[in-house]
Amino acid sequence: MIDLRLLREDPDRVRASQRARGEDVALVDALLSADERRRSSSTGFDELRAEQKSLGKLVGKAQGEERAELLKRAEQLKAAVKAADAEQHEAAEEAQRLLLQLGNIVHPDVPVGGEEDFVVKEVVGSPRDFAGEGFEPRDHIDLGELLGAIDVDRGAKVSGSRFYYLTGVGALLELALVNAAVAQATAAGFTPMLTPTLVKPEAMAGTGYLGQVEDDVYYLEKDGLYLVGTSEVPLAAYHMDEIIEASKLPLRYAGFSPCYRREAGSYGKDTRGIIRVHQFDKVEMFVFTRPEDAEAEHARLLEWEKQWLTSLELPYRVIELASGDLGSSAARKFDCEAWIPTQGKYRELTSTSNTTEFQARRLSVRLRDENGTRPLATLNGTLCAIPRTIVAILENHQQADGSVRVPEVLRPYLGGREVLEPVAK
RNA sequence: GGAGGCGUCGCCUAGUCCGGUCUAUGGCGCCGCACUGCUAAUGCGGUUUGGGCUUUACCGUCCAUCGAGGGUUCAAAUCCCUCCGCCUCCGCCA
Repeated sequence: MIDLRLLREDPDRVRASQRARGEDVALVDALLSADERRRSSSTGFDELRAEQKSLGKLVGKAQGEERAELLKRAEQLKAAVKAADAEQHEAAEEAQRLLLQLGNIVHPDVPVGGEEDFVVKEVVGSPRDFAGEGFEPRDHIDLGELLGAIDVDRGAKVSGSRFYYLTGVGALLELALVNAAVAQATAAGFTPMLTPTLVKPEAMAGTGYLGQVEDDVYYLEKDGLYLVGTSEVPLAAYHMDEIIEASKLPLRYAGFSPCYRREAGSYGKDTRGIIRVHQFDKVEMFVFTRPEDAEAEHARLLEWEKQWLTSLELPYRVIELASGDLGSSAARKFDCEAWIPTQGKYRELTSTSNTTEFQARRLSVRLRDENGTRPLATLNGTLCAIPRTIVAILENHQQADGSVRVPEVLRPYLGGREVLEPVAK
């Protein structure tokens, strides 16, 4: 959520942000009047309550007739205080309800527009010329089958569409990727974390995933728990309701966990293979920092993502997403997209968002410095989303005979193996 | 799943039986000041969090906050109910 004070002082800025997101601008005025009501009802309650308290003290001391007189007055106050309290609660809840619907303030440099209006910031490496090398590249499904690495048929048999097994070298490849990614993160000063994947509604809502993307979230009704779509959720909520000494910041965590996504509304998209699946593992970077350091940290997260993709020897590009494609928590977002040869296009592999104080306000995570307490900033970035990374590695590093060259960074984690060879059927 | 115990403003803790003097006690830690060759010790003061008003800083002031939410009462840390968390024991499972 944003700061109500900002809304009061500069509502035009909030309106402009909502407009850029393609979201409801009228919400701003509804919120302004709800806030007005909240403050006046709070004042009303405070005054009545103060009177009740001082009267109560007099009652305690008074005797006889004086006491009876005071009791009569106090009795009348009782109802008024109760009504004012109810009004105050209602007004506060209404303001809060509206406030939670408001997206984060879009960063001024973000290109305005929808999904197609992203800006390419950088292109790293170049796609291989398979025609020049004299063979037609196989897609990751064919390669996965040849290598005995991916089994989508049995994934569908056991769990349904968009599920899969990683088998043999496929399973080893995931473990190697996870180890290499965690090693990079640890070297950069991140604390490795294994997180819960079932979380309470507060954690889910606090991170901003119960708004327009709620349909994409698995929910266990019997237990009132949500399955997380990313370890960003348990990492963000890790410090929920805490005040952190500013001297301890930044706190950098590298979470590894399964991620669950219903992929509602994506019927027909990426139905083949493991590009878009209901369950996958991911190494995620998450940072708590001072608001004034957030932009620099965002740049660092992007650099770590680039370092990772470069070490995997993949051709990729960096794009900045447009305002309409940000998601409610993000003020600004960059994606790294790797080249997928058989699709002839770049596909998202990693994504990093600056969520400024938006999540911290919702989760009540604050910092304390010499000037007191205030919300801090949170940021997140993918280090390695396993299935898509496997797709990119198999397709980009394949050789004419169906074998796949192992990028050097992974070899220590694959027993020194330099090539993944097709297995006999 | 069953039984019992506990939850107080960073940590520990008094208060809860018997409602008003709680504007929540004391210690530790921390911050400031004083004193002091240095350090230490000592003394004095401060130290939950959130919201409102005062210009949104300072200062001041009011309200809320004793795990959370309801209730009883003129008045609740204190009495009643529901829920949550932690601990112990029993059962079941690993």
